[in-house]
Amino acid sequence: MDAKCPHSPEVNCGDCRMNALCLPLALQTKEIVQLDEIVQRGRPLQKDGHIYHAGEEFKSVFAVRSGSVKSYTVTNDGQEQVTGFHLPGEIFGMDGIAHNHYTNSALAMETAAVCEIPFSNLQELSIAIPSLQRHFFQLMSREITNDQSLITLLSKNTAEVRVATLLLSISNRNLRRKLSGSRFRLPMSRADIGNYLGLTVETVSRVFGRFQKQDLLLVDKKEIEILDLNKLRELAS
Amino acid sequence: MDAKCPHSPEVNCGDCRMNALCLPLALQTKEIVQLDEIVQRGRPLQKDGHIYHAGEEFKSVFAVRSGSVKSYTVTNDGQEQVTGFHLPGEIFGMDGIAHNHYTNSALAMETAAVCEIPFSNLQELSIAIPSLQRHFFQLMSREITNDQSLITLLSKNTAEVRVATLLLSISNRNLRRKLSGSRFRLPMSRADIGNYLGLTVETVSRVFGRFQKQDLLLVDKKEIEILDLNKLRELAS
DNA sequence: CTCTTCAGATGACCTAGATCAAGAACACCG
DNA sequence: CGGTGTTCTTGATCTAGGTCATCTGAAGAG
Repeated sequence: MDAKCPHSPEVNCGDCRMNALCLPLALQTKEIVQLDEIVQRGRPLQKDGHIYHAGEEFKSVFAVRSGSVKSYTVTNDGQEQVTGFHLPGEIFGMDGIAHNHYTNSALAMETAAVCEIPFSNLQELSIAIPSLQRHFFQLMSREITNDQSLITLLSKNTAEVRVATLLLSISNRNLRRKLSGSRFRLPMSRADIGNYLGLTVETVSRVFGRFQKQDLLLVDKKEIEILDLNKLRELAS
Repeated sequence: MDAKCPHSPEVNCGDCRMNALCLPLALQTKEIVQLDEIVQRGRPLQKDGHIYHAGEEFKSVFAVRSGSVKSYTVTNDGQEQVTGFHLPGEIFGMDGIAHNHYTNSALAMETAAVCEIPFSNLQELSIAIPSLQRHFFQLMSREITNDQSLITLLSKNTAEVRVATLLLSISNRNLRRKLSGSRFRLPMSRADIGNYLGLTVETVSRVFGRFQKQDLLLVDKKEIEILDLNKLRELAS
């Protein structure tokens, strides 16, 4: 596999396109080398390939290098609950720290590559590099605040606001990666969107329909074009 | 104020009744003394007194010593969203780490006392005491998994399941504190419960009513007695 | 002790989104 | 190619819980 392939394992943290968003964010060049030594770059995952399953022993946190990943749990009555979507440069797996076992499962929503960061090494390195400790605390705290905004979204807002908010979130995360914030491909199915937002597939579909009729969006299967970003922002308020 | 008063500031971590649940959990006696040196014990707060406001600079995390505390945000359209209830021995304020400002406000739901732990000191001490670092990572991770179960609760469950789950959560947290898991006083109003669970006051009230009719509960204003713990667990499934 | 206020309960109605049912548009595959 | 699951869309109904309106009772103020 050519080193230019986005899923190639042959890129270290120092050269990775994501290093301005990912763990190396707060580090000096010399420190990035240290981090690089503990990071394990796995081979690319196929669509629907699992990174870990709920209940497995917690060993590592992960960073998305390419593609996209979803986290989900299975409720005691057997239904799936999607708890997050992870795009390149984002860290996931931190839910496992609490009980030494992952509480979520994680799988690739399309061909994807992830970096594995063994947590015990990360903890040691965090003692040697205080800014890494700080950064990791911040990452976990951000996860908390994100989850709390989702709680607010779910408990107070209509289907339209929920969908608009998700679209804006993806748009913003694309912008952080220097990609288009107005034209992009949704990596997840309608069912995943509905599950994540506490809605049925049918409702998601209808909301997309209504947004198109209002000339807010152009939807072609998973390809999205946001036609009126301001109005969409206003709607999500 | 007498040292036996539950809100008294004159108890150090080593003697505090909560030290088996709280930050000292993972520490040796000698290390508890070090922790004790950075902990600031404030004077008791009145009902509705704020510990911090959303937007203020993040300086410290807090532990509840006595009484109870709620966290909430105000949405951009001005309504309150309760994001958590904190009972003695529990840590709150970790949402502020991400952006160096608190995203929630925190206030005492009744007369309460809290311990303030300046975060910069805690970070330094975490480098000297790796088990403290580990424990704090775990606390943050637990917050993440708790928020995620609330997300699941809100997006997949009926009003009855939500209320039952909250009652069980409070019951369990009381048990951890060696208090009764079947008879207790709710520290929060019906409005707070509804807000937290994404329901209206009326619905909460009706659910309490139905639970009483089914002989699951005995409700007298804020005093709760759980009559059939098993059936309640089953309901919350 | 009376007046006011505010938390809670209860009843009558109404709507957003679930559920059910049916088609349409793909993608995958022999 | 045609066949066979999927995923997505669209329409017709149903319902849990929201809204609104009223009542009760306890707490606090003077």
